[in-house]
Amino acid sequence: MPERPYHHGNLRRALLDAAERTVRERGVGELSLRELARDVGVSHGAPRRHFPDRQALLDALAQSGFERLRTELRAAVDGAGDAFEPRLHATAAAYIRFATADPALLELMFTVKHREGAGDLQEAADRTFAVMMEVVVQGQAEGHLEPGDPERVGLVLFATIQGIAALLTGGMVAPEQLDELLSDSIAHFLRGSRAAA
Amino acid sequence: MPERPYHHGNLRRALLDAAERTVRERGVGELSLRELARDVGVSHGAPRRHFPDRQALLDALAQSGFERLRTELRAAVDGAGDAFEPRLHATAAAYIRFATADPALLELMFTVKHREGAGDLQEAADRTFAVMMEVVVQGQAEGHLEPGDPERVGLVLFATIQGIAALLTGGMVAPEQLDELLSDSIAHFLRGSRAAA
DNA sequence: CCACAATGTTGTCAAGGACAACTTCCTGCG
DNA sequence: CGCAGGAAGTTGTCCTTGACAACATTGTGG
Repeated sequence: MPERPYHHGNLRRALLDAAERTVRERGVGELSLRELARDVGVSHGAPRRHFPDRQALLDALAQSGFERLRTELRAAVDGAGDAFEPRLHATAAAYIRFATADPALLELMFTVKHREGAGDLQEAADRTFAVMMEVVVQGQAEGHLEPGDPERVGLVLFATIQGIAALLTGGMVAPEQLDELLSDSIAHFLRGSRAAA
Repeated sequence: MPERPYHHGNLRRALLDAAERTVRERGVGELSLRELARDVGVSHGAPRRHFPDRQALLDALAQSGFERLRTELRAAVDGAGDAFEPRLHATAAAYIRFATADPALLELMFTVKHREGAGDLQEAADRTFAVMMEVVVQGQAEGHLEPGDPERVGLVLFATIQGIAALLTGGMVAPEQLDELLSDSIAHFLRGSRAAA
């Protein structure tokens, strides 16, 4: 039962977890590799084996963020029955839940995604948004949404959802108002879609 | 004609301008007080007279960002004639123009706004959004938007606009697609509103 | 069982933020 | 005037951090 084995076992994961926590609580700007190393009980040079530099850590953080978001969206879709509207609502709510629980992480995910050489990240992001697109396609198939390129319809929807999240994390809307705003927005969106369909 | 007068004249403004430039080109994370001082031709201790610490500089940047955004929105509204729809379109476009020309600044503005002790910032933000609310109120008065609390209607609208901006700066939408997406979204929004009005 | 790769550690450098002591300039007031 | 006091800048220092290199430890496949 070594008090501190030379090899940590899974330092990479431990660093990412600690980093995610710091980002959530104090923002990306406060993230320090050395402090992370201290938190995890390892020397200041150790993280370098897993993340060549700070940016690499941030990239990995974004990557794991997309993966987590994807599984949460997946769970929301799958847990909301087969009907379109409940699914749409559940998916939007799940996205917003993630966005408000971890605003700095989401921001990081977007910031980092469209840097060049972020192929892996782009893929992870695509896989994530594919979950939302499924719902859009279903909506079109069932005639709740206007037909045509799902991308185009999806963007309008996604803009709305992302915007709601931004209002929340920007403090322009109190969490208590969320349900109302989300329902308003979805109803609004569907009215706009049906009129065109 | 002093080559370098001891007193700069308007160091505060100069620092803010240089900072805004750096933020635009390299992001908030890259902003260094010392580098700023060098850029402006002043010693590393000088900025402290105007900004006690880095955060104070960021706060001031956000503040001046809100002021600039407000004048741009104002100009858009005033320059778009009296009819509601063109006004709405012009306002949204102006917001999005700002958001995409200076994504990091906008992000900073929102991040910093809902920190405690940001009363001044909150006010500046309110003044900015008041411009958009004017347009909403007009839309309601003329029957283009559903009646009721303008805040509530405005939020749905603003969420959409902010969301479009997020999609652009997140690289999910190419600038060429902007016009189409914006028109789609506004049309969509108005259809949803009229159906309820 | 041992060479080699993977993982950690220690030491160092340069850069930046915060702070204090000191200097230069300007302004108002006698 | 002229000079006291404050505003604006400068210099020097401390501490933290990111990046890097040289070295130490461990675990593993031949």
